Amino acid sequence: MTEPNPISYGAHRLACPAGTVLFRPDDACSGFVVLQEGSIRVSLTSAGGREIVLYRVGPGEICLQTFTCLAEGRTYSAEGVAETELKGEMIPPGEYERRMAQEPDFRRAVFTAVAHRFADFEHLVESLASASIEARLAEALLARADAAGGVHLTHDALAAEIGSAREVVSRQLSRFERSGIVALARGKVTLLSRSALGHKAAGS
Amino acid sequence: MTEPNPISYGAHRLACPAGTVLFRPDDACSGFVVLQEGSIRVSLTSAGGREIVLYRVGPGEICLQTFTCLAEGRTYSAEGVAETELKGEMIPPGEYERRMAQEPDFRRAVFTAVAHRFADFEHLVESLASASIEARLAEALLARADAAGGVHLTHDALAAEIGSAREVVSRQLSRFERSGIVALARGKVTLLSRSALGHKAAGS
DNA sequence: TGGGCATGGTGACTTAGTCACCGACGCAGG
DNA sequence: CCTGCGTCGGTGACTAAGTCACCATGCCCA
Repeated sequence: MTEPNPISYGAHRLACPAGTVLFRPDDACSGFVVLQEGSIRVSLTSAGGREIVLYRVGPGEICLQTFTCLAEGRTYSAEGVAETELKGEMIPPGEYERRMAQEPDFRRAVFTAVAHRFADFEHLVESLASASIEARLAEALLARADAAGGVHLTHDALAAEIGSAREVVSRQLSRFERSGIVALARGKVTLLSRSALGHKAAGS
Repeated sequence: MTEPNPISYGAHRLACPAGTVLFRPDDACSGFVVLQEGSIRVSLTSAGGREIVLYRVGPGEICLQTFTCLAEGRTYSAEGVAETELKGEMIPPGEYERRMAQEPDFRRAVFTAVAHRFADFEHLVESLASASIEARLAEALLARADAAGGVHLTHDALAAEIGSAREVVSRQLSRFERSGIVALARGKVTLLSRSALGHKAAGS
């Protein structure tokens, strides 16, 4: 199940290509990651096969899963995948403990990051509990569009972003397309009106 | 909007009756609470009026909201209500900072609690994203039943526990009643078969 | 060039959420 | 004791979302 991890260590350096699975549910935590470049997608897959993206880790952010595992000495409960090539540092558990104890700046940075993450989680819970699919999808499209308005994700991937099903996303995208808000192509959505999507995301 | 807070301080002592609103969205955080006795219910209410209970704080646990506010110097985004009479300590922000810096045991306790809280959150997200109402309600009933199998909550309150609507809860409870799993009375549900509910909660 | 996989479109159905409304209970104030 | 009002719960009718089954198309590459 768990093939050798292609992460390379060079005196705590971490570098790995896009697509690398950094951790899976039940893996033990091998250290605290400090990203300098790249993005990690952390997602949860339920028994029924429904996947939902919890958050992404970028430079200057922390992986909450990792924090949790280190603090409680437990295994991971979610999956972490490198979305792009990664560069950063891997701080082994012992070293992490030491720095938390001795470096107020490091500690403060971790706290702030944890607090920030928590705010994201709250937003996710609120969305799941009460926002319409239309609003959640509009928000996800805006969040993941590049400068030119291109969103390079399959309907399946978009469904995971909002914790819904592929068919539901397909149908909603069709409605957006019929309204002239987006253009659809295989593996790609192009935003034609960010303002209209913003409106939908806010729930109107 | 915000009447004077009936929490009484006596050299950092905290004591207040059941029903006290400890904080609301946009309140500033006045300190870190360490509970000795009682339970605080923390919930979010979305724009549409849908309420969802995020978690409860009991003795030995921490309020993640409070941690977040202190770490980032922000205001609360959720509401906290005393479910029972509360007894504990209120640690002012400055003192909290000092103890985090100087007392490894205190720091470790806070970390562990934060980590624990996050695990709860993950479970909540997973439930919202993929569990059926039947399963979520069964789980909530089991979690909130007293030793005799009594759950003293209105259908409205149960709906908030699982982030759904009152009518949906009413109908599901009727189905449970018709199956002989629970008995219904005004403001109360009595569990007749915990094992059947456990089965439903696990999704079968 | 022709499988085979990934992607996505669609109909038919089930489950969940919403809206509107009503009735039943329970507790004051007369 | 009755009355009135607020809370609580039940229900029909509808909309939104999720599921299941299946098929069509594009695309990669053997």
